Amino acid sequence: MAPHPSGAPAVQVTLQTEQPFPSASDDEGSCSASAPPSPTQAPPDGAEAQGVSCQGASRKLRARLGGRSRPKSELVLSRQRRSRRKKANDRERNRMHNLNSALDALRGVLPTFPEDAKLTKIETLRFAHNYIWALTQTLRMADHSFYRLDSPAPSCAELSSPGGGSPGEWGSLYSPVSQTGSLSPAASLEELPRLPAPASPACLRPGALAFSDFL
DNA sequence: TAGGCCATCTGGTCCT
DNA sequence: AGGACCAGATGGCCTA
Repeated sequence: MAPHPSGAPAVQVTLQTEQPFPSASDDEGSCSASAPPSPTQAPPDGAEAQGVSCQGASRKLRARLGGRSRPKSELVLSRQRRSRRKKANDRERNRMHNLNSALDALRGVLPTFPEDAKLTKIETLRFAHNYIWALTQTLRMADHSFYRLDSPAPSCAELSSPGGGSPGEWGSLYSPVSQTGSLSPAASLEELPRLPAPASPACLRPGALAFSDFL
């Protein structure tokens, strides 16, 4: 899917077609106590769900309305509640879809990984965090070496080989945040995607970093 | 079958 | 009042 930087909803959800639960049609909503539509559907609220008498509910209702505005029947209010809930559900679904789209976009700019392997949400976030940190460190070291022309930066081959090169300096580049400030309090270093040794700028061309380097 | 991941619904809270 | 955001609950799907 193409990225959508504008933030506009990339996923136009077919809201009506994929209702997991039988959407309460607007013609229901009378005072009669009806069975809950689905196990997950919590009782909408108060009187309606529990089948409380309509008299008590309407009295409460009138009190809520201050007794001044035009009295609305329980039927109308029930429809309103349903309609509001349904709209809120749609918005929430859309919001989560947008969030997922952003997450997909993030996956897209992370180093390639086996096609059939998809990072989970938490893995994507942790991976991105570490990846950004690694790139930042790389840039920092590149700047550093730029002013020390007598000491050439290590070659890509040296840096990308896990065992190769001197581990000393590069080895100290693992983000401290990834250990102590990880997204999950329970996350240990072992849970996080491991970073490759930071590459020199010349190695940062697309494809230079393979996903496997992070494993 | 247990556990992980995910999508969705829902009610509460805050903001405009 | 209505929308955005959030966290909890629930059920489905998949995998070891």
